[in-house]
Amino acid sequence: MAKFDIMNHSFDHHVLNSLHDQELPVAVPEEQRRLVNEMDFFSDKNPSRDSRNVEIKKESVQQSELNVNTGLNLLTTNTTVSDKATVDKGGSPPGTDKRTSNETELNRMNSENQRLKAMLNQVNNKFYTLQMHIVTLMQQQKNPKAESTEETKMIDGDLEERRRRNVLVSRQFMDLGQALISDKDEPPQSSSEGRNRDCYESPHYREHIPMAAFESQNYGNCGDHENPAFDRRKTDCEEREDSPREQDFQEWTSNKVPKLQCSKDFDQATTRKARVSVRARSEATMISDGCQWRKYGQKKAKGNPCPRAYYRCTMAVGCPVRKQVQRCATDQTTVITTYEGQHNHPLPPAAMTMASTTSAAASMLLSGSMSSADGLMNSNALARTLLPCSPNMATISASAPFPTITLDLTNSPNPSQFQRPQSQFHVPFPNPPPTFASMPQIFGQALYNQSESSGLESSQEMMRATAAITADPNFTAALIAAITSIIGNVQPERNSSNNNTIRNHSESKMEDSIY
DNA sequence: CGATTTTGACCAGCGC
DNA sequence: GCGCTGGTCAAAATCG
Repeated sequence: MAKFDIMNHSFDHHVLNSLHDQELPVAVPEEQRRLVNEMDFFSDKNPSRDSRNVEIKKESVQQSELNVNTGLNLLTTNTTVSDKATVDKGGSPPGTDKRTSNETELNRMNSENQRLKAMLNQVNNKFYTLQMHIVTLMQQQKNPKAESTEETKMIDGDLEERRRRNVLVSRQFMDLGQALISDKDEPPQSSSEGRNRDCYESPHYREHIPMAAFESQNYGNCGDHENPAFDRRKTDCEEREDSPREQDFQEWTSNKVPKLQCSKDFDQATTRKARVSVRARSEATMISDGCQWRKYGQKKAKGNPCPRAYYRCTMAVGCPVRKQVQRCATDQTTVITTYEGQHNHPLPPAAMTMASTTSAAASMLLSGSMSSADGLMNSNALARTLLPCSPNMATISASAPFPTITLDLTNSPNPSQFQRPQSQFHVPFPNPPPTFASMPQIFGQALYNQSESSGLESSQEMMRATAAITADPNFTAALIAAITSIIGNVQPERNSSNNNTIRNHSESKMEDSIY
């Protein structure tokens, strides 16, 4: 356990660093109009954050680390650029040429800044993936007795798989395409055992890894890839303008019902697209996830007096991501946001957390379904593994039309459940809330429990559940990031008024129409 | 005037 | 086959 604590120590540090990376003042274009009446879960301007000075200091520290690690002398703040520009301007003659030169220089530095920021994110992503890998390996070494068991063989297999996938995962900057991969265009698999691995290991799988945003370098482009998923998007992108409505509809329909035929029950369990639902208390219209959405419909759902609003991502043409926002019927202070699909474009840092969370959760959900010979695994068991301290925090529904994982953030875990002194954690954030520091422990404990807990030890199902989770390092990371962002930065009931201080027309209009 | 929202209509899936 | 429901479309309305 001590070993694991040590790992958690650094785990916390890097998870939080990773979180913090998303707060770096990247020059995200301001044209990404934000719905300011949203419950701003992932805002990088959250007023609840403590003093900016501390953050700046933290950035400096992290910057130093990064410079050491990468050898890059990154310009991580726009302030640096603008300061330099100011100095240049102040010391230069008022000539137009000089000003143009300064502006050119400023533009150049800005673009370089953006590029380096992207690299920084990528490096951190890779670093974190490796870190998770190490944690898992050490976990593996810690439980040698389990190595002879069949279940552990499966986990070993997953580790092997993950080793191979590490390269791939590290290439996935923003588009965590595993769910996409696993739920689309997979070759038929007759064997139910190990089919998940087979699917991942197959050349087909490797051929169809979604290209990372950095490889394409075509922000906003529909992509020029061999990946059928991208091809589909490309087609969608290119033909949207002139294709008949029927075809468009069928594209989306086929997207929703991918052809996946590993086996009959497998087919039933996985051909439906995974959804990630987030429940949170908020008086605001909807939570802010950093993405840009356009409302395309509203419908009154059965059994709920509150209408459901349908949004699609408009950050890139042809982005297949949709989300539904609806108030809970029983508790109208709760907003339920359901995400579906994978972004086919790079996301701003503020959007990465939620996107990664939903993507990884969907991936976990689908890989979990695939790894169970009985189809979908016991959802409650998986939820308990995910969040043993708060079994109601994550629930998985296999009975819904689409497999859905629900992250219930309306009740934060009880800090008293975690006896660990806070000083044991290296928390670079100022005044972290207790739950903030505890979150990584939740997952660490969940993984540790997989072999220690008597309740789980004998359960092959739980081993499968754990394997599914460990096979997806992104999930825990992203989930931690998202939940800690929310718990750490937002007190919905208290902050809702703050978040609502600025309202624009569309929000109030939408709020009026929905609520 | 372009972008976005609204809203009624349409379509597919599902259960009976 | 029929009705119900969820999801989407697209013309009209609205806004900045």
